[in-house]
Amino acid sequence: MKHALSVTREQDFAAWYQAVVSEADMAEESGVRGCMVIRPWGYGIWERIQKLLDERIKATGHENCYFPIFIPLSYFEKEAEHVDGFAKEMAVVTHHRLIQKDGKMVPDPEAKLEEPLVVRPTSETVIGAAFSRWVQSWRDLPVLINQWANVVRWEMRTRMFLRTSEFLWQEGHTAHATVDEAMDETMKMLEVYRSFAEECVALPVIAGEKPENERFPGAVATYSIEAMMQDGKALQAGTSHFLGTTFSQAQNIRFQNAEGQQELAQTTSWGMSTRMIGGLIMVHGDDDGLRVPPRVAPYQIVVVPMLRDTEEDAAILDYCAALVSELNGQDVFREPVRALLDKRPAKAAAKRWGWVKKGAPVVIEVGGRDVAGGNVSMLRRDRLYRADGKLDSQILSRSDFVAQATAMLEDIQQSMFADAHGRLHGNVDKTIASLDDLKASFAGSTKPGWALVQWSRPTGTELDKVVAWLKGEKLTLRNVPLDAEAADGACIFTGQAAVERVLVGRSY
RNA sequence: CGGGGAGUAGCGCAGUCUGGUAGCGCGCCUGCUUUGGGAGCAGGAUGUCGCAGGUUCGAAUCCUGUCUCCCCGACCA
Repeated sequence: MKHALSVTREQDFAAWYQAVVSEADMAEESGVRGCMVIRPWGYGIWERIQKLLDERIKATGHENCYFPIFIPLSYFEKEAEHVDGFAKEMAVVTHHRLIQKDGKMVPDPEAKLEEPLVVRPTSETVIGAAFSRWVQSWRDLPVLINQWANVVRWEMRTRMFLRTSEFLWQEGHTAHATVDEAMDETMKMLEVYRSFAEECVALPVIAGEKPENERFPGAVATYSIEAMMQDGKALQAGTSHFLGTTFSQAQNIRFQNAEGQQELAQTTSWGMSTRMIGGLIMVHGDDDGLRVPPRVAPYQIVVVPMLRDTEEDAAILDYCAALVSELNGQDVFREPVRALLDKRPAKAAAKRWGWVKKGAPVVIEVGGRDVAGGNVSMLRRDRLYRADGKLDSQILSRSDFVAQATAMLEDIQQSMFADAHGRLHGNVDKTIASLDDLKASFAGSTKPGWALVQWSRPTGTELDKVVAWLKGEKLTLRNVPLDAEAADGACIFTGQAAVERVLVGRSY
């Protein structure tokens, strides 16, 4: 069968991923190490993610704001663990002027900053400083804010969307009077991420607590949602941290409680990034390119007129324009349908394959014959081929299609989730009872999936040993699923009584 | 940041060993033919050979430096 991409997932998953990013016009290199140009189709998906996630963030009582991209170096020095976590990957601004020297522009030694500024890798410190000004009384709590921003982490190895030096995200930051409230917030936002990923991006995930070694620098507890890519690897697609008083201490976020005593606030932070788009690609993409779930597709239905440079063209275009306008007048997922008329002067076949590679959920083609018969020719991106390997292009009457369109989009969303859900839950091995089992489960397999194993939740050096052993097998601890069954056996790592179950897998 | 590979037309590549002034396929433009499934034929345009130095009468080719990308490790959303 001929596919739109020259490399298949089976042949070379990493090369396939890059082919999708470039063939679907999502992003391209920028000339700056690890940074990408996000093109309209990729950015359009991000805008959809922003819109739908932003609604959910606001619906849970948070307000948006914006903090500066530059953070005084001294802010970072206040929290040792945080410094350790980020020091190695920080971009630093040291000058504020260039001068010409030997025909080249160089930083002016006279314009050296008194105190260097770091480009934010995350904003706990600067937001903590603001919180310390905003919070004085228990009546000022909770503070519930979010910002949409870019952040920079000078990564050693980068991959489009999955790990870039600069990336886009939202970071929520909250301060609370009590541990319970802050923990409730942490779990609430984890659930927002879970439901958003599953309902909007059709990305099934497992929500759970990260083991100690995977915690955010400075966090008391870190939670994540983990998604399974088609090669079986795990991708952390969102995180929520309970920070306790780590940043309250460092930034002096204190309030006077009802009894008149000074108390440190309990803070949280949580984020989801453009990495989600990488997850979308690796969960939903196929050998013909991307497949975008309708809720996050910039365009859900693309209408391609088959123009032939004849007088008939005008009638075809009118027919298509009326169709698009009628579709856009309908609602789906409680929003107006997003249909596009692609009237670019390119060949219909080239445009069709372009939209297939971009993953538009439904592509409609309209030629003179359709206009005459009152029909449309329809391709569903989630069911592209018939059993005989030919494109499953279906002729429908225009009115039938219009009547079915929104239900079809819902069905595509649902079936994409169901496919991915089946793949995730069908590939978690729950039968592992020993390290040998674990080894065997991942041996020689290109699509190994994950293992859910019982463990005693070791800490410190005992945990280090476990992590080191896993590393030898190229495995990592993902998270302790919130909804896993209780432990009832021995820890496969320590032999002690298990206290919970932890997910193990290869990861991005 | 270590090991490996690579940067030549929009994309994919050959040419580099053995220095002599730029090539192929696809795409693009024009024309004609074709027209319901990535059309055919003919003609045409596009390159400071990643960048900067050096060697040389002459550099895509040799030397030095540097930037970027990919793969494998170490690090991480």
